Amino acid sequence: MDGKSLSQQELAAWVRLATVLELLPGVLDSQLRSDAGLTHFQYIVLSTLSEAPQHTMRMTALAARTHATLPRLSHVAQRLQDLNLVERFPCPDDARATNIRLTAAGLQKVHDSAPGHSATVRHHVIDALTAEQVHQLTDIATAVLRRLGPHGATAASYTRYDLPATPPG
Amino acid sequence: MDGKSLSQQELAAWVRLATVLELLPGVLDSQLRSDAGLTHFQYIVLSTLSEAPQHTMRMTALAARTHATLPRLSHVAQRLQDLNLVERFPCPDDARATNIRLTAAGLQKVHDSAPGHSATVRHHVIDALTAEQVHQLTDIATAVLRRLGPHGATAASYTRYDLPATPPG
DNA sequence: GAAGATTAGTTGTACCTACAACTGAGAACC
DNA sequence: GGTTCTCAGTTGTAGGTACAACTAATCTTC
Repeated sequence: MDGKSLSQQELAAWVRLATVLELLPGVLDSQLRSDAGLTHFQYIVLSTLSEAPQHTMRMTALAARTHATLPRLSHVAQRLQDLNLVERFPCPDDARATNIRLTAAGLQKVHDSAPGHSATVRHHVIDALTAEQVHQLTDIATAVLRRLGPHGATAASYTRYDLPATPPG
Repeated sequence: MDGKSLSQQELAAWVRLATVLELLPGVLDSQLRSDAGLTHFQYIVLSTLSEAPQHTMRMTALAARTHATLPRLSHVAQRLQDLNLVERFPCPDDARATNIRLTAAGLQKVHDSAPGHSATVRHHVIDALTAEQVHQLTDIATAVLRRLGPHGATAASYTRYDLPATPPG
């Protein structure tokens, strides 16, 4: 690593990004909690399942898709199961594996809460930016994700919204 | 709010930003935890105090500066006090208020852990970007912060790194 | 085909955070 | 000058997350 400390411009960018990191998750959580009784991460889990065939995925695949560790997902799945939003059952192909599936109530919950969540994202992020900035943000976040180790790079790479291949050179 | 859902480009930007939100805090926390035994937020608290006159601030002022709620800061201060990194004492000017001050050990801890933290920020964020992108990121984060309610706008506005005034119109 | 290594997932524990309830000190108002 | 309101901070509790330890099934290798 190069020990050089951050310049004025770099520090300004970092301080603002760190502030966004501190505040934005709270805004998302609190909108979803008050409107739907879900955390943002729980919403992501349900929403990801809702896009899967049969509304069913293997725990490991879901963990990778949502960038969660398996223990974390396991705890969250337990909680969502207690709320009757998902159910788990052994995978017929591999006795080690567990499948997790959205219940009817879970699917309904996604449909009910999606518009409010979208509106929050739009209001706090997208509508704050110009179209050009939206494009710049995509590139910037993509560049950062490439540095965030296997989870950021590889996990993001097999998401529906693929990162473009690393340019040669 | 306008109910329009997100376009392809908007969704791409949001998915990537959400992924950064999910992964970056973990990277910061885990570097600081393994190298210094601190969470990122604890580091911010110590670091903010280290820049204050007498290494002392009122709890409320520190909470605003670090974008934390008072209960959150109070718990964290308790923990840092148990670790002998800070101390608290009643404010002489206002018997309701509490001052929090960095101990010698706390100051040492900031000095010891700052370079590693800086290097992590540089490696995962700054060095991933071009100089122009650093500038774009500053503008983008500033724009988002303006939408993040009183905490984002006002709290950020009396930070050392002020947001530029909202342009007229 | 048995021993060891790897993979999938759960569970336990400790810590962190949000939210609500609470204490106690100033301010405002009359 | 006492009642009420607001402000500063702490505490209790419930839920979320990380990390490590664990169980059980599959793969590997000979």
